[in-house]
Amino acid sequence: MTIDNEATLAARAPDGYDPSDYAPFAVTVDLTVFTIRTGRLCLLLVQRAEDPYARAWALPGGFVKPAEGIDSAASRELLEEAKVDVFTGHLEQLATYGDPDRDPRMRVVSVAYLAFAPDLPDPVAGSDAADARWWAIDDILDGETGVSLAFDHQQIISDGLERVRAKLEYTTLAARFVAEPFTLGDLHAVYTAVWGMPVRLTNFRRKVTSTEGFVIPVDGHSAPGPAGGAPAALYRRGPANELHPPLRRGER
Amino acid sequence: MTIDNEATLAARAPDGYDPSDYAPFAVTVDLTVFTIRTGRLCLLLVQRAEDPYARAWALPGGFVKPAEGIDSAASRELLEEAKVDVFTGHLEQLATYGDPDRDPRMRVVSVAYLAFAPDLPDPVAGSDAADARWWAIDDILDGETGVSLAFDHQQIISDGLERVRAKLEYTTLAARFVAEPFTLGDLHAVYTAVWGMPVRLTNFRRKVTSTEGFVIPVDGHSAPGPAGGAPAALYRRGPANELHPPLRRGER
DNA sequence: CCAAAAGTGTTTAAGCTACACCCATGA
DNA sequence: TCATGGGTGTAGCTTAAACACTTTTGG
Repeated sequence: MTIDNEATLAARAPDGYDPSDYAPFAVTVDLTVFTIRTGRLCLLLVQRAEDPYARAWALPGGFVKPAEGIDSAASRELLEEAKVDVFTGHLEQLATYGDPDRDPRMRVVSVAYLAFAPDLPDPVAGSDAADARWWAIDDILDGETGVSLAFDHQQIISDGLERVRAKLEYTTLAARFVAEPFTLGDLHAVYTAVWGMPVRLTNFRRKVTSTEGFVIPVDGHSAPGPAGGAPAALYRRGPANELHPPLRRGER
Repeated sequence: MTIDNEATLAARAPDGYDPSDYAPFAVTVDLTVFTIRTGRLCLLLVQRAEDPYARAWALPGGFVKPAEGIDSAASRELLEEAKVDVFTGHLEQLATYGDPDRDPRMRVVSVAYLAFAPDLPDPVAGSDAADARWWAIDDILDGETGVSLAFDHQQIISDGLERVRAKLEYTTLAARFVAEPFTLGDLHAVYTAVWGMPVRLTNFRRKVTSTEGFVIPVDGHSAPGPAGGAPAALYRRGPANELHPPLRRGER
């Protein structure tokens, strides 16, 4: 085999790989971090300071470091950008995006992640960002609101959103959106925010409490809201991860 | 920003990216191609000819080419290695694996895909492979059969297997495992092979035929088996992709 | 007392399970 | 006529949907 001095990778590949077969790629992680704020499903975006896509909004993320695993890179970015650790929230791989022209500068493959977090304070813009803030998902997708998105991030967000919606059906991950302890009303608000509206509260309550390990009662009661109402029982997250049978969203 | 002459990527990055932030990666696709042969769930593996892991079995796959999208690379490999086109079978992203030490030679990020195919002829080994064949999934995972797997492919296979099993519950993808036209008995055999056994045939039939768009009756009847039995009605795949409510495997 | 939110009971419809039974074919 | 596989009918159970109703709090 021949050595191509122009490519670091080729110089490092000892055997079995023909350098003419491949080019080096940059690998990044992009995060779709979802949370609920004032009853709306929100996503964390950062505003780009530099070209390409200067002033456009983009998913938080960054390069995977040379000695770092991809999942580790994602949790690092999650902690840096949203101050969320993996234990209070939830982090999973979403999909990988690698069209040759998704970044005009060079060949970049991005591994997208999906993260859920309980309500968080406003983020601070990082060094390479002009701004950072939570956007309501409706405002992002409406197009009218003036959120212009960088790269293929519109596609990633749309895939992430569909995944969140689906995950609430057959997992207990909705509980990752609320801080402990929480009421069944809080949990119900997560479903209505993520799905858009329906979900009969009365049957929802029965479903949640009858699913072993979804929520665990804790002592005490919530304070009633400003307009009154009975104090609600408090719960924390249980050990169950799956929901059998699933909680269906009203779209059939 | 400075230019690092040792890295092709860095030399190409015009703005906004600091070359000290990242290293170049090789990007590959690996395929978990599943099919049913003689009533058993099988997976396509190739035997490696070169070190590392010479003589060990590995998932078919290869490098993503410089001007090629990742999904395109996967369909190209699927066609090359298994002679399956995306239209008769099914191809979707599984997950991305990128631990720093998963390949001892260099930093490789692999995007794994999941593919389903109807029964296929025996594969032929490619140029860089010593052998290629279908393995029953039980024999691969048993450990006793002597199938030693390269890289982290044991993990990828295990993730792929779990995904196939789950997908049969809530999608109509089982029909991608059978050639058209097929009988309900053929389809039932897919479920028992993938899940391990149960599935009540009598209720299974009702579920499949009552799900709008799962299967479409075609004219004609199958020839009975060697030991007799009635001729079975024939079907082709319908347009539906999802199964609501799902077909549960007996594990609750 | 009224509005708002928490929580319970009950009726009805739908879906799934299990099992019995009949039909068509080849040996 | 028997074994084998295809296919239907039906009773009974479990679950989910819909809606009525009670309780607790703040104004």
